Amino acid sequence: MTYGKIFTALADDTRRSIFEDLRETPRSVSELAAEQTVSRPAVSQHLKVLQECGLVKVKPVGTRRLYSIDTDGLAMLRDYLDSYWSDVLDAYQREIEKSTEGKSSARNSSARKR
Amino acid sequence: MTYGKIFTALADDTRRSIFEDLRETPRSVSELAAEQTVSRPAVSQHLKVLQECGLVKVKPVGTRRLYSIDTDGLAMLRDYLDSYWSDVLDAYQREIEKSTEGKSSARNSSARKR
DNA sequence: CATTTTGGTAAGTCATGACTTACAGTAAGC
DNA sequence: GCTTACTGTAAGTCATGACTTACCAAAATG
Repeated sequence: MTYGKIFTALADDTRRSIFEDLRETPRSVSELAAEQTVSRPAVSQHLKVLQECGLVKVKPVGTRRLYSIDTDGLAMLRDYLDSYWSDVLDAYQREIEKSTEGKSSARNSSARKR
Repeated sequence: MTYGKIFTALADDTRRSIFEDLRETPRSVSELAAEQTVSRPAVSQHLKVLQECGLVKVKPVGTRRLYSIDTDGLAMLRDYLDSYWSDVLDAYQREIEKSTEGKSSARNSSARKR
């Protein structure tokens, strides 16, 4: 259920663009807005959404507010995907073994480099 | 850009529920619809969306159509996240080192078990 | 303290998309 | 061939949410 908010947040092009602007370094709202085609209030609204699902966090500095990536949201997303991979690979490995009964030798296609 | 379609697909609760029903084994449209609260045509429409972004694939069997997870979409999502993690962790590690200059010893918080 | 900079919020508009029911097509069973 | 599953598509409705402009609050700056 909480995954839904994260996926929804990253589904919007503008919002994902803002999020990606924070890859390198924290930025203020105005700085972020300068990179976008939409108005500054729009960026503010997007940041609110990103913050509410743990993808972004704020730190007030004077009159400015520095936004940065919150790894909590990314971690949730990563865990969701990881569990998916193991489930799917397990299940489909069984399907494959069932349908290729006795053929050649097993290929380990589930290996993941890192 | 193509990430957007994947995130959009998984943003919808019903669609994500359908997608998760395919974790264990391929299923027909009717089977999937039986698990959902919405109508069968709605499920068909959702499957179309999931298919268009590489999250699901079909295999006709008689009059039925067996849907199953397409790992292509999952792989794209995984790669997106992975690149994000490395970028973010690198960048923010530098920020941390800059602001905690000379304090105690470095903690390796970026380790990832697998 | 007045002004400026910065940014969040309110209200209203408009497009998108998640449903529904009705319909059309294709493969199996008799 | 005719009927019976099983499914995709068309058309229309309705809620959501991504924008806009206008406004308000708070910290720096002179």
